[in-house]
Amino acid sequence: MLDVKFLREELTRIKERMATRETEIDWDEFVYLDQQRRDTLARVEKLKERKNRLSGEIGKVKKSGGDAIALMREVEEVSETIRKGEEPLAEIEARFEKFMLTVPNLPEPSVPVGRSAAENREVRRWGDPPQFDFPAKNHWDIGEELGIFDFTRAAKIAGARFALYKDAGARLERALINFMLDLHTQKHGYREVLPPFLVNRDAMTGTGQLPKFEEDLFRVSEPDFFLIPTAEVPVTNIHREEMLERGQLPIRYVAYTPCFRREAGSYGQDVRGLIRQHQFNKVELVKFTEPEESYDELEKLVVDAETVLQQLRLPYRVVELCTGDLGFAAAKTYDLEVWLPGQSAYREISSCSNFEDFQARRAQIRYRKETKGKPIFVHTLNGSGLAVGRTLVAVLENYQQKDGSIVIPEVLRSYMGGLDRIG
RNA sequence: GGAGGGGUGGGUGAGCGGUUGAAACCACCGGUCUUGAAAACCGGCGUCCACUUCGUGGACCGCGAGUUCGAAUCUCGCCCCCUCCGCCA
Repeated sequence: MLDVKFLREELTRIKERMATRETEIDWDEFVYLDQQRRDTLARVEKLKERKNRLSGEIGKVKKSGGDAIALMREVEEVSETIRKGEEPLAEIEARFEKFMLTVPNLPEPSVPVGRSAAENREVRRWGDPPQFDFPAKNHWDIGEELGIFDFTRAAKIAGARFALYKDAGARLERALINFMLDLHTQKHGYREVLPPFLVNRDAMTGTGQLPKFEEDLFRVSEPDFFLIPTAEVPVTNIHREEMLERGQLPIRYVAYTPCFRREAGSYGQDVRGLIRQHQFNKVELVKFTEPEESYDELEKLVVDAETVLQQLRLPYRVVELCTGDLGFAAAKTYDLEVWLPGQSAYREISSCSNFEDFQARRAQIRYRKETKGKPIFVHTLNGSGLAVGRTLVAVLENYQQKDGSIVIPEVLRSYMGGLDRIG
């Protein structure tokens, strides 16, 4: 959520920048509701002042044994007027809040203007795509041949876009999770947390998935819960409605969780293999920082995620998202794209964003800079470190051998019981 | 699932129909004292919103309704926490 006062004061400038996101926003609605809300509020508050004053007088009169019947009748009338004014006020405030919750974050000034992913800006590349003296296979063929995936049975158990990993495949996924968690906790200074995988409506609203993107989520009714689409949701909400202590920042968490997404509207895409699943594993990095530090922390966050790929010796590139491709809550985002020989393409494996105070304002996460100072909203950031299923895909495709076997990256061998090859 | 207890400001915790936005203590900030520090003493210290020049007003004591001229205090519903019993990974 944006700051209402900021929005009011800088409306022209914000409108212009927001237009580069390629989304329609009804700014007339904002101006109307904002004005309407303030007018009505001022009127109702004046009446309440009168009512409070009269009630106080009644108290005094009664205490001194007087007759307050006339005063009481007067208050009755004022109360009636207040009731009549509060009805439209509540309606306007509800509409206003709804509006504010559906306005996306403002792109940070350095974010390049562009209409779609095609206009994202490549920042840097690392590693060279492997040269094979045989035709590179895609991961689902590799996996089926090695007997480590079983998509047919996964479909029987659950449906399309679910996976069943077996034997060395299951172990490799687990090895990747442990490797990532160990790296981030031991080398990068993150605290490991294991959060709930189901969350309530307030948590989803706090990070920005609700109210706008309910159709992307799996929902459990009775009681009302949502399956998390990313650990960002439960982990960012750890500090919802909290006043953080001075000197506590920055806070860095790493969490492994499964993630659940409806993937509505992606019917034609990535129908085969592990790339796009309803359920996948992810190791997520989440930070809470002071506003001045957040962009430095974003750069470090990207490097932390890159380190995973470098240690696995997987070629990748870093891309800066343009305004048109930016997520709803993000002010700035870098994507990491790993090279997939089976597709001869770079594919997203991590997304690292600074949300500035957008989520903190929704979730009421604040701290005091000075002991006497006003509370201020923290900045929140998060990034995949990494998407585990896609990392496994990248390992299979980049480490495939002519004979159909897979060499296990060195850093994973201790997590695989010393195994150095599958197949 | 059954029975009971409880949710108050940054923290502990009083208040249980009328200047109570809320005692007291801790923490924190300013001052006195001191060579300096500590201790002691004095003073200050919630958040959000609206209108505004200092300021004025409104709202907030888990959340939401209600009773009342007036609710942190009474009533109802919901959520959460704790204790005991039952069931259970």
